[in-house]
Amino acid sequence: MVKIKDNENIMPELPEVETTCRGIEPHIQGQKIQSITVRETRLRWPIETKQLKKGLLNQPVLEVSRRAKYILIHFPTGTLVIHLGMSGTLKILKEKHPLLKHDHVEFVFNNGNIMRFNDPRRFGAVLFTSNQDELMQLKHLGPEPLSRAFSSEYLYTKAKKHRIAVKNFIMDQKVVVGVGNIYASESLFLAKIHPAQSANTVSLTQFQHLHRAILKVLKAAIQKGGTTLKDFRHSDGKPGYFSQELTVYGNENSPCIQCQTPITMMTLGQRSTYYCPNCQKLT
DNA sequence: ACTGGATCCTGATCGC
DNA sequence: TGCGATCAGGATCCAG
Repeated sequence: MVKIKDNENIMPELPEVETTCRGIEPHIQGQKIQSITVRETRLRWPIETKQLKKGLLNQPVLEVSRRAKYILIHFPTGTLVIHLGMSGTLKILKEKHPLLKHDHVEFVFNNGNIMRFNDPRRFGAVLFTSNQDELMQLKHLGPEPLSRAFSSEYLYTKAKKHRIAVKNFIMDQKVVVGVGNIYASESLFLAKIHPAQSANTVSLTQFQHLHRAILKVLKAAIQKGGTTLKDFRHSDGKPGYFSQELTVYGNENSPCIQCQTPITMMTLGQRSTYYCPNCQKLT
């Protein structure tokens, strides 16, 4: 049984990133970066400290947005791109606090606010680009799940070329962004599709169910983040899901909420995958 | 053109 | 009690 502690140690999936964006924006918008301190450069990609300072010092934040699971902080000179990876957090402090272990990067704004990036596993990233459209990490991403470009027809057409398991298919960032391991299992359960079914054998009807399920799961989680958003100030922002709301993920051997059949765990693409063998049959 | 596997990392947990 | 082994996961990279 995988344990996901309520409201802590949250793995950032798209809704968590969305909540972080909304949480930090009001504290930094319009503010200029006064100083940047990089204490650890070894993240997913090495931090280029000089480039970061050259591009960002004394520049005002225009706005904060999100693309896939990347947080985009826009400046007149370019974009600060932050990925939380597996274990990253981005927090706003109103005053100086003692440094925590894994506080790798710190931005100080001219209103005194401090933005700290903390990431124990260092799967995250902090990048600066003067041209967002050219950034390798953003260039080949698929559509946003909450955009019109993401539809059942799109999935059906795209899947024709792919024989991989449908779960791996929807987790592929070139297919659609922001569907992580947890929400992939949850969505497939809602859509009653076996996670190992080959993507190219999934019918249009099944993709309609899956499309609807992904939206439902993501929107519910974003709303949940939204409800904790009012508490997102200083360092106490802890948006996220609660383990009791996950219907299959982490629930191996627990009865399916639909039919009481024990939930099964299998490995797909090196990732743990949970499903109900009765509700989700190969077709 | 696709696909599966290796890879980065630390903290929590487990077995001895 | 303490230690080493194992596992978890996002997303890219690479070989077949």
